[in-house]
Amino acid sequence: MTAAKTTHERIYAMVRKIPRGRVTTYGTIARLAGFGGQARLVGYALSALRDGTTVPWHRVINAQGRLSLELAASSSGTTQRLRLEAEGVKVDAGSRVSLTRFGWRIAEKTKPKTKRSRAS
DNA sequence: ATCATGACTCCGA
DNA sequence: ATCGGAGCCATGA
Repeated sequence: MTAAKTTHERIYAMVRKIPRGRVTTYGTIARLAGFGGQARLVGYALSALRDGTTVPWHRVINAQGRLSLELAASSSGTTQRLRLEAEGVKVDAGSRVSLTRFGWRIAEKTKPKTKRSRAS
């Protein structure tokens, strides 16, 4: 709450556009929303969601094709896996999903418009 | 107002 | 494939 509604709305709108039976990554959502790769905002916005939300947050996974929520050992993680399977998305035993098959609008590779400084 | 953490991601070793 | 470090913004104390 008291959050930048525009930011959350942008993310929610993008997540709602994900077709049923398809998944996408946080980075992709952020990129399509115009955040340029700020995946953390997407995850944070989804975490702010409450029960009864109409946003298909379960269709959003990390770039590794894994359910971050499940990895986080969250009770909701199981819900996400069940929801995905219910839509036809096959989830691996290691909480892994084939982005190549179920990925929606997934960016294949980095598209840096600006070089990001890196350590080492 | 500041500090620390987080449903993330990328690159180098 | 695995580990670690740096960057972004929002939330909570």
